[in-house]
Amino acid sequence: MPILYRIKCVDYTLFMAVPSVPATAATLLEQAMFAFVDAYNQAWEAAASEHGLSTAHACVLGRVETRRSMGELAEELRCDASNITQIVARLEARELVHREPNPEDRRSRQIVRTPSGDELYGEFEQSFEFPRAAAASLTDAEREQLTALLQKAMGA
Amino acid sequence: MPILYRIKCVDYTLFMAVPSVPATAATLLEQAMFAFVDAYNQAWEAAASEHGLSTAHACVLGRVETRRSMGELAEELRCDASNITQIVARLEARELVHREPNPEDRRSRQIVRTPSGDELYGEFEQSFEFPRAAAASLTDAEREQLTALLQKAMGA
DNA sequence: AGGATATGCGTGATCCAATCAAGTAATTCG
DNA sequence: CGAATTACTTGATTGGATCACGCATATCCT
Repeated sequence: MPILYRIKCVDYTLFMAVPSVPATAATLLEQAMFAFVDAYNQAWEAAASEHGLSTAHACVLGRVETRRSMGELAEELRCDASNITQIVARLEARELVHREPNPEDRRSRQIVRTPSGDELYGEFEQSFEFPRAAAASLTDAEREQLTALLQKAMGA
Repeated sequence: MPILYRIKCVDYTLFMAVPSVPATAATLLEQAMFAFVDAYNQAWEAAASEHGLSTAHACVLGRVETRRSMGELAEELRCDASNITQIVARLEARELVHREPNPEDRRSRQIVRTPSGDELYGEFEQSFEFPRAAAASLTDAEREQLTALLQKAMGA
């Protein structure tokens, strides 16, 4: 199973301000969390745009590494199906994906990446170095710690 | 100084897929990082929309807790100045912010929140619980660890 | 001082993403 | 078979983002 990166509108670069408060352990952590999320979002967006992809296009292109229907895409990406129609149409116009009929349900379409879509997406992935670089800058023990702490922080 | 949350287009909810790889410590960490960033982005967006704010509006509203010029906003939010013009105009129409002349430079405008902008933004902040909740679910020692690990992972 | 240049902001055009309402075709259910 | 449901598309509309351009004000330079 692929890891699925969420990008809901990472086109923006706007910010939210949180009031200044004394630098307790909790608020220092909140600052660090924001800085991390921000860096991650920015890296993701930059990698997409380097390859002429909008964040939306990069998301869809990533999803269709394995064959998917429009409806699956819409559900996974939490957006309206007609939005997917539009995005897939643009990707198809660039010959990055292909819309195939589904023999088992003729209402449905199977979306797959074309070879050139594979290639472009591969390059895009290469240039999205942030998570790899982040992991690489830690020791093995630290990686395990960070993984556990992130999960605990999310309430997992 | 406030913490400034980046939101560049957190309107989207699309995803990027990363190829499946053996579950090494590094890739488990990459999954956890993504899950965390995703949860953070989603929470941020949900909090904004609960209060009738787009992510863009919430960002700007947050920034103008202290008086700011259009140009400062554009720079901080890494977007075109004319985008700020548009967003501030909408916030002003809702009487959440106010555009004041700058006596020291008559080309420039000072943007400030109105009382009702303060109120709305306060409520919004309350409902953006994610970072607080995340911090709260850890012990003091874990908070310090996580802060340090995030900083190290970012290469700080 | 006074003209060239730079700065701060606004306007209009255009594009993309997102949603909604409505429609078509195919499937499923009774 | 007919009604309801599902899968997707189309068209309209909104908002965010950028760009090209323009206006007013400031600054810089002899």
